[in-house]
Amino acid sequence: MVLIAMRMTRQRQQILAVLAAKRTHPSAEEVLAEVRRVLPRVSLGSVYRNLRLLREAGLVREIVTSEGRRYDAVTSPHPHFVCERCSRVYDLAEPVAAEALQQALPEGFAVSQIHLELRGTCSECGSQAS
Amino acid sequence: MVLIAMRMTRQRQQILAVLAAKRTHPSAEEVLAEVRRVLPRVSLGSVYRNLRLLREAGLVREIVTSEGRRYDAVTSPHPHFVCERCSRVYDLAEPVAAEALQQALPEGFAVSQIHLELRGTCSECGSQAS
DNA sequence: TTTGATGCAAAGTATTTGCAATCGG
DNA sequence: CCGATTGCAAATACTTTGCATCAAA
Repeated sequence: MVLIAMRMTRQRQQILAVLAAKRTHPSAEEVLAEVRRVLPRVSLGSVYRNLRLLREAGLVREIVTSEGRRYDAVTSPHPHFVCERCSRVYDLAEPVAAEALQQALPEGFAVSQIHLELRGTCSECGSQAS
Repeated sequence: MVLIAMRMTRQRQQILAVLAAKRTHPSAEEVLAEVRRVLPRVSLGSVYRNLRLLREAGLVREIVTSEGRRYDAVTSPHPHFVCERCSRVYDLAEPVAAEALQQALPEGFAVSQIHLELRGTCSECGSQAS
């Protein structure tokens, strides 16, 4: 268990609330917009600072996609689906045998995280070609 | 088969040569440095332009990691291992059943690409904790 | 009260783009 | 030749940081 000295400011509280409520994996800008509905004076800098701190504390997960960085209230490790049309990020159930992947690695490699990202077209956008 | 009108300029040729030779998944800056050993006047803009065009033509693969974008001469789809200490990107053999993952998706989702990225510590960096 | 956190603006990175000159086919 | 491509520099993101002020505990 890791203890981190962190004041529960209203900004931080609200950022966590936004991530817990929105399950759409918002970008930093989107988090800012949501937080500002409650705390209109919040700055983008504070959002970035807090997202970083919360990530380092393990309370938030950062997902790097071709569309930029997205944030997720951490629940359990799970893969994502990124829609190439609307850029939405969906959570998927965990179909990957993490242990099997570890087995597949060469000697001397240790896995700490697995990022599985599927890309394609989501059901909202229709699965037909453009 | 997709045909793309693309002149084989010396810059483009050299970028492809660099990616084919270096199997270390260089960043755009690293590609620039390598290309300049042969063509000293190449600009960073041209490297970015070409990497994008070559990616769109399917000749180059772009890998987005927390450490930034890396480029790979496309061979076959394969997962990567990113070392969290030295940032090296390794190719892994394909242990993932792509079809199985497609099966696991909800109705209406179509997969076009799979990005599997393992993160951890590589054998060069030793697998002990820091 | 103490010190971490904030808002703001400026500074960094990373990537893209406008344009006249150049070069490949 | 003609138009795609280049080098260069300026323009855009996107993210981090310095600093005086503010507020959580």
